[in-house]
Amino acid sequence: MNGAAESQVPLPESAAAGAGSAWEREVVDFYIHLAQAFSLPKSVGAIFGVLFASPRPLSLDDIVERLSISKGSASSGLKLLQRVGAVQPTYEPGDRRTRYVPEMSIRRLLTGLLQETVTPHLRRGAEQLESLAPLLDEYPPEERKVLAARLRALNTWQGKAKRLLPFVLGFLGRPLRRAKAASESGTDA
Amino acid sequence: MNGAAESQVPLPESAAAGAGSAWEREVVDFYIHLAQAFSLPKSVGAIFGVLFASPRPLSLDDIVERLSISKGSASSGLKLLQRVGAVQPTYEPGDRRTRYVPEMSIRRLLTGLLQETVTPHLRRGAEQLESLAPLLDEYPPEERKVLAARLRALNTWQGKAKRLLPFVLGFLGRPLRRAKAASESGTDA
DNA sequence: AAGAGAGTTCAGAATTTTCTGAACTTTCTC
DNA sequence: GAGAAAGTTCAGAAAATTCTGAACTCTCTT
Repeated sequence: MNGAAESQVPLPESAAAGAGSAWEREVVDFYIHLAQAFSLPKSVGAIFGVLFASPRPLSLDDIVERLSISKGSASSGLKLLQRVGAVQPTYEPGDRRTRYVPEMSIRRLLTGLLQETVTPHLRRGAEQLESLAPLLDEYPPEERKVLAARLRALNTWQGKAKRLLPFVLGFLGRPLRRAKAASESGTDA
Repeated sequence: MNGAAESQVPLPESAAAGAGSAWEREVVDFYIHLAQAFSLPKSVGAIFGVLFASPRPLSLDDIVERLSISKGSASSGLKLLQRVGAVQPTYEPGDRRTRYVPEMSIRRLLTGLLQETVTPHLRRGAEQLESLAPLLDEYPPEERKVLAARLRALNTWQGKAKRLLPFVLGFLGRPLRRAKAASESGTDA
């Protein structure tokens, strides 16, 4: 695949714990499943996982190597993750390659994800609802009554959906009550 | 069967407003898009839409006819919708075919949907997390510190996710404050 | 008990999504 | 400026998902 290892250095990190470690495999596996719960491509979950599993930022080539995926996949996966704010690029002076760190705040993670996937669809729907009421005029009164109630329900849903996101984000922003102190240190916004 | 059905009645509803009406098309279109926001098959959205658009319960064959999809699609789509509680079968005495009505409570809709899609994945994740901590022993202290913090964050997320669903459902259960009275009538649980 | 109606199942077709690999752009180094 | 390193893009391949249609089961009717 890639023109690997010019020198004979076997592995870039401590052999037991670096790339390909059990820890890395498990974490990657975990995020692959999580990604599928959100119907995102497996590769996207894997990329986030490998970043999450690494104590140091990784470059695109690191990711390609560790996951054995193509540069194309890695590039577009990273682009998606950046767009939803799930990873951030870091630029170290004197290094040409961009390295990436995973976002650790669940609040920001969810915000970006929902913003990307659900919100645009909801927006579209809101406009459409306006134009629906007049179409009921064709129906006989009895049926129109039933359908008008449904249309009202639809508007109610729309209203609730709009208020739901801020509500959820508020919830995620608060610290867990009754959690052991250790669980909180600097891991969330 | 009831003797009325076999006669030569051209359409089961008033021609202008029944199957194929503008109202039906718009509603179906709306739910097709909504389905895609949840990454469900378009046909599933269309089936829910056609039920939502109809003032009376529809049978599998009604759906097949109005959406021009195969019986197989309709059958499995209905099955999925029933499983998540988005439609309910109705059995009228003296009629052999099952007819379906859409669920109108957004609370129940979302409960079922999340139960079906997200919850099993979260469950799976919880077990896996337990076994992760020991794998960090291989890492040098400096790196282990970073990764241990991430593992704690992961546990925090898990905890929040667990509490989030009931919280959301609570929100959806309450009536909208400051909404005009008309928006509320009997449309939600 | 034969036949019709209602609905399910599932193998393969059609469609959509995801991934690869090679060509390309841009930026840095010598 | 030539060459190399880093990263993007995109056409086509591969994989996954969804849909169809025909065969099948079950139940009710006569």
